[in-house]
Amino acid sequence: MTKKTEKLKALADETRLRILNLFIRSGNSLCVCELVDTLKLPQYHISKHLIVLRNAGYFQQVREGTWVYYELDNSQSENKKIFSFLKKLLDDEIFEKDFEQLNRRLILREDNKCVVGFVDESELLKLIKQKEKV
Amino acid sequence: MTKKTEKLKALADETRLRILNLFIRSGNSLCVCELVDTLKLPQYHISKHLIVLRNAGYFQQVREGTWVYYELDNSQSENKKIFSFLKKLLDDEIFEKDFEQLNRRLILREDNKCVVGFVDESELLKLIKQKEKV
DNA sequence: TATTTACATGCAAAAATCAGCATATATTAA
DNA sequence: TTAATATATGCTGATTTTTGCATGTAAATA
Repeated sequence: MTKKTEKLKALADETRLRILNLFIRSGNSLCVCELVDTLKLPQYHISKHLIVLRNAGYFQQVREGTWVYYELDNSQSENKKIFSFLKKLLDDEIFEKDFEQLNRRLILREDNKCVVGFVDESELLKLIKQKEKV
Repeated sequence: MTKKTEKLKALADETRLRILNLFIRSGNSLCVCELVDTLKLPQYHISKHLIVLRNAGYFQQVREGTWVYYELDNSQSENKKIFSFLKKLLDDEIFEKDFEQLNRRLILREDNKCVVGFVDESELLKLIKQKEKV
């Protein structure tokens, strides 16, 4: 099986497309807890899909303390083609909504770094309000 | 699951990529026996993959006598994006070789229509030589 | 050192996919 | 109407993928 087939196989899952969509739209490194809170799926679920994507060569991983950031690997020429393709393709409502939800979660960052762990929706609201006061 | 996820799932198989590659490179309608001879895979194998691709909305089917021609459906906007993406992506040797093999098989056409059924490699050579004489 | 937090992973069941074979269908031609 | 040809499909087992849960690991902090 060619490397490209492997790469396309990794795209054959809606959760993985939702994950890639977040990275492509935001252009940011994102940590696992931010993805979990955004997509509202179990942590092990997100982790496993991230590893599938990393094994297909889409991601690099950077650990910072207990946090692990994933970032798109733009050094591979096929990746560039695939990311710009997905950027055009993934315009459905679900992908837009996911991105909005991510942006709400990223409000909690400080110096563009994740400083909280897992937060559910009600806690997120609370923390955002606190931020606004300051 | 979104329609686009379904479409990407259909790309998660090397045989299906090889089939799409032939249509994208040739820009032609192709009949099942031409695909079978080109890819040298069992007829039921090709047929099943064609049906997966058709169900994902990539193909239209036209029957002409006992022959069934498949052709890319360019009316869907996602398809256009996907085909132009694949055209750039699928540049590996296997995809080039497949296309060369298809072109040899298409020599047997008359008025751009398939006029023979399944032919194996040795028969193909024979028929091509006959053509050259005429 | 013990505990907490973020993330990864081993295992088992469930689900989806794939390959192989036989056979069915549709059309043509004899 | 029978036979032949091109294509589709039903069924089976094999393989892969996905999910769910429990637990493991690494780093930070108390």
